[in-house]
Amino acid sequence: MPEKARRADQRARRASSLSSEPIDLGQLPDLLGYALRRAQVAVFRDFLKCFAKFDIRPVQYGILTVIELNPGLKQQQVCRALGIRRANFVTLLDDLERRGLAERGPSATDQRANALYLTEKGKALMRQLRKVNKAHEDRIAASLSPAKRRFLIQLLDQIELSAEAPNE
Amino acid sequence: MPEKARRADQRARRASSLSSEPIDLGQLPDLLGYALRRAQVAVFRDFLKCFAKFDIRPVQYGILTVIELNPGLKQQQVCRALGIRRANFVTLLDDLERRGLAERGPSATDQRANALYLTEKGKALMRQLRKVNKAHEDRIAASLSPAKRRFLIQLLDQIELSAEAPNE
DNA sequence: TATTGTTATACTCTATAACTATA
DNA sequence: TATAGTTATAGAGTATAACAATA
Repeated sequence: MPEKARRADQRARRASSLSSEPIDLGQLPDLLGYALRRAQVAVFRDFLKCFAKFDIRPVQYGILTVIELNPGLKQQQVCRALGIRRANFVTLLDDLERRGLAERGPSATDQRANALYLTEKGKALMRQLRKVNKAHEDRIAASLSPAKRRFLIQLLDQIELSAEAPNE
Repeated sequence: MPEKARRADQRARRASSLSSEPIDLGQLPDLLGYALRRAQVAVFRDFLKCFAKFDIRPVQYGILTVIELNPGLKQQQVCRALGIRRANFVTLLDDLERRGLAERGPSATDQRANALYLTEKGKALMRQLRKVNKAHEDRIAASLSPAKRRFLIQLLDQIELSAEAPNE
């Protein structure tokens, strides 16, 4: 049945294409990385469309969420939690601060570190964003039962742990 | 049980961190986009490590596969099959051609188009890459039973179809 | 008019090295 | 010595606009 399902899937892809020629993707549709990549790109595309009028990207939503739930966190802690490099985080936070959504404050215990907080404007935006995210999440999970959706996330976590860990 | 599983997962993430403070990720671990992104990044990192000595990235493996299985295809057809923009494909193909792995030939039916083929060197490389890919795939799927792995891919395909389709 | 390949361009993501000021 | 934040930089992914040649 799995091989049969694969063929059916390939037929579906062909049918949705504008091309008249059938294109053989070989093993690609059976590879986890291929399926993961395509699904992730599709979901992010949907996310960007839903959040377009707020000019918020997935990584920004993640940062705002972590700062809101953990006020006073250091930049490095946010970076570790979300898998962002320290160097790349600076520009991301600069942007959120410039837009008046988040702010760097002094740390009580470490003069090198910044303590991060959401502004009132940032908290107000998050109340809106959570609703938008709910609509987005419901749409991309529309074809999945709640049980399947939870199972999918569980499988994805297993995959993440099986693969290689980053360096830093 | 799902809520319980989520908490256990968050504890696991904390334990693997170097930080002593527990960081609340809120709903993030329950979002498909978040889990998808993290899994995809981890899998690609593993892929890059496995293919490093061949200097092959996932998109290049996909292009070589499609050209090998469908000799004579036009650039636009490869682009549609793999979700690559025409403009971005030019540089990718330039590189493969410069390395002597693929080549642009004249199309018998359309003088605007290029017919794409693998060189003998490209075919020989693919014989090696398929073995490397098998090892890579086995590793990232090590924690999954064959049935779970197939089910995961099926769910990912559903997700892809539920999300928004691209413009072009 | 539409399509194919191409060039130019821009923005984001990912990554490394190196600097400064603190610890 | 090590860590926190920063700057500079580079490569890769993604995207749009516009052009010449051809359909």
